Amino acid sequence: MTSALNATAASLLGFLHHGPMSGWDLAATAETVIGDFWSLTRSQVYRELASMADAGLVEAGERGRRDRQPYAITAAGRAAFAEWIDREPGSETIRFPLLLTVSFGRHLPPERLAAFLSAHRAAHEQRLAGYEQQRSLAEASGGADGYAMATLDFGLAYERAVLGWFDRLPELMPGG
Amino acid sequence: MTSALNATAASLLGFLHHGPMSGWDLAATAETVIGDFWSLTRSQVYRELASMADAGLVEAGERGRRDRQPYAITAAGRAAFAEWIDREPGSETIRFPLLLTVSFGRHLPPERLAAFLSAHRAAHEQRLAGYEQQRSLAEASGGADGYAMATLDFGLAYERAVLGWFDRLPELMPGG
DNA sequence: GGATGAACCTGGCACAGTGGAATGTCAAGC
DNA sequence: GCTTGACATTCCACTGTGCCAGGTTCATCC
Repeated sequence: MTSALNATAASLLGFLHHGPMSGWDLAATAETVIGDFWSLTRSQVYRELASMADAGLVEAGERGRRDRQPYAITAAGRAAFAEWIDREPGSETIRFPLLLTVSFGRHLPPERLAAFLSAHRAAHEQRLAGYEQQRSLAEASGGADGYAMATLDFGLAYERAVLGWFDRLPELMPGG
Repeated sequence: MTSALNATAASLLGFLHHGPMSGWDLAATAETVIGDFWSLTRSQVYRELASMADAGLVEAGERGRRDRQPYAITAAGRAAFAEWIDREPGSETIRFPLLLTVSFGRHLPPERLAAFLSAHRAAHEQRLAGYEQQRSLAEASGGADGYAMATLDFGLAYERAVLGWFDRLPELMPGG
């Protein structure tokens, strides 16, 4: 009967374990905490909150400043979350437009493709630097959450793999 | 005016450069060629074909065996594809449910989490093996397409990074 | 040759997810 | 008081997903 929570809704419930939050705050929290491997938009947050409120998994509190509408998790919400996290997680999906471009690379002048690649490489370097800084901060502050470190380490490993791939590309591709 | 093709439609046009194909063939081709980094479903293929036919980017030919409906790319279609591939590709999105589970790992008994992790590790080993086999085949048959090798190499690098992450996890997580 | 079943091929439908536009609310500074 | 901009919510058009119904061809077995 607890109609199978989706991962986005479940994550919101996860964050609400820390106390009531508004849709805005939830969206911001999600962006920083799980945004690197689970994208969601504000629209989606509000929709999930509304439908979870209907289902009794969260409760809307009094509107505060600026129409801010806090939501609190209910007992039913905790139960639904517990049920969700106990289920086998599905496998990941990646959508990588740059690989499409590479895949159809024969239809593009090599310099153009090279320009795209170098722009993306720079962006990934940036992201790696960001992750490394996060890790330094976490290690310095000592109170490192192991679970957060695990996901952060995934980000590091991923970005390093991507950069390594960029570096091998010239040998793999025509016109390299 | 050529109303900004989406990546899925553009990919279909890309495949149609090789000659007329039916929706079925396009879906199958897409699955094997770009399926690892750009998912699409048959329904979507038929819908995009219909709308591209409306827009004059493809032309439906005579129905053949088994009601098979071939589509051919038109001059306008080639132009639209050229325009699409010349645009800066967006950045990738990853949706990784397992990382959500890890992220909320405190709400799960360690053995349960460990079980999920080992199941997923096995699946990734399988995928890596598959990619390695593909590469062997491509190298053996000699006629390796550089662009295809580049995307294949990405898959290899990604899976190796993921496996490495799995192996480091015990040191990173509580109860490891 | 008729029945059976499997693979092939197209399409419809309902619903979930996405991202950006539009709108509204409030605090702070000039 | 007026503007500016951050905060907060909602709407909408489009894209993506999964499931299913229906028709076609082919091989196989009796």
